[in-house]
Amino acid sequence: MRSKEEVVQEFRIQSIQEATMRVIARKGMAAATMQEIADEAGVAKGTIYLYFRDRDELVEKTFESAMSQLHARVDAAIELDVPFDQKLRGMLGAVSTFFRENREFFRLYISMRFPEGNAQQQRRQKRTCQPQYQTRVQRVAEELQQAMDRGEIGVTDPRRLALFIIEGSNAVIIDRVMSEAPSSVDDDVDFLTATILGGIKK
Amino acid sequence: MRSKEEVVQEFRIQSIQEATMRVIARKGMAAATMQEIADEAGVAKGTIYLYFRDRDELVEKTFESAMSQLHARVDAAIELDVPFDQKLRGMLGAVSTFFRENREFFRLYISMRFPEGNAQQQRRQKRTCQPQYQTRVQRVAEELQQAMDRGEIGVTDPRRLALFIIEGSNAVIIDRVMSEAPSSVDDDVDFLTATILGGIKK
DNA sequence: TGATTCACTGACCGCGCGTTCAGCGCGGTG
DNA sequence: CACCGCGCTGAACGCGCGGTCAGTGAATCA
Repeated sequence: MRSKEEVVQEFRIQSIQEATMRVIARKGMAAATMQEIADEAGVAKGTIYLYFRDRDELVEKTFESAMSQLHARVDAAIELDVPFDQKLRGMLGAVSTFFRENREFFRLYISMRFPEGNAQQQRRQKRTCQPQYQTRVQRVAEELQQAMDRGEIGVTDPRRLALFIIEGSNAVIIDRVMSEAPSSVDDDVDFLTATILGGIKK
Repeated sequence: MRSKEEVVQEFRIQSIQEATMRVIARKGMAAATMQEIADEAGVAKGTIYLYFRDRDELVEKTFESAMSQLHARVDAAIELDVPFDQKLRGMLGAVSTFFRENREFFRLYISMRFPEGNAQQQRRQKRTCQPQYQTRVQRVAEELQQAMDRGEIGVTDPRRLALFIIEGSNAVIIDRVMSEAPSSVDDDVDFLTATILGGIKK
């Protein structure tokens, strides 16, 4: 198996995963059927099973490959050696642009937060998907900790603060993405950085 | 139909709804079957259909009755004639205690944010459940607007701010409720009020 | 006490889903 | 040209679900 076959296979996998995201975005996680995903990808239902063991694996892999892109961008923004408020801006900008470019992903993102199904499925999802969130929360929490150590921000529980910032921002960003308003990324980022850093009290 | 029959009926409805919340909390929305809900409630599957037309109505009514309790508490806190920061504290406290007393509800709460299923089901859910969120966001946004008018807080888009506050807080509260940590309500409320009002910058 | 009602039951039905696999056609091979 | 290998197909299968309804028995009535 070299170049050509690999390229074709790569392409198949990618278009099936993209179809998966689109259908989940449209119908929701539970109502997204293999048939509709196959139709959306322009292949037969059986073809999907040549590349993914079962539905669970398809969803899991789809989630992971999109999520690792998000992580890569956020990490790139975080790793720059700049003052904290610029890091925050960078991070929020990365998340915001990512969700704008991958409108179909947010629905899958939300669905994977809490594992569904029988105990076995839940254990599996917990093993594979929860870490993706936990590492994101963890990375942000570490960054906050460092900023606290440097005296750039006040001292509190960094994990709790990370949760608050991530989910608060997500809500604002996703609300934008869901509505058809073609608003700018900068607009949201400005709002969020200002609110997070300075609070709302006059 | 008078007192006794009505009381029994009321009781049935309530225990079926509570069972619904527990099963959804355990298995997730999609994997919660009528059979398991019936078992959990200690009735036969058919009995549920004496009180609810179908699964959709069961879930919808269950959601609505829990949600109206949450609304009532938040409204009570908001309507007091006190300065804004006390209102904020009251609201966050109400949400926090509610989710602590109704641990099983949070999963249903999350599931209903985004409608699933075919176009018709989605339309129905949008009609019945989305307003519940929208009114909550709206109420908070109005309160923020008034605080802005009075000069208690800085001026921004109140709706966006409401979203940020509600979802950020929810994430912190739900994270606590999901873990087994028996932490105090006050702890979270203190953290959230301080962060929202004053921001994190030193 | 026999008749009547009615809330409740759970075996049953049909549907729609995920999953399978025998077969198809096409590009390469001798 | 006949043959083969193989990526792909989609009809078919079985299962598990939501929903049904004939039957049951306890409470009530006459």
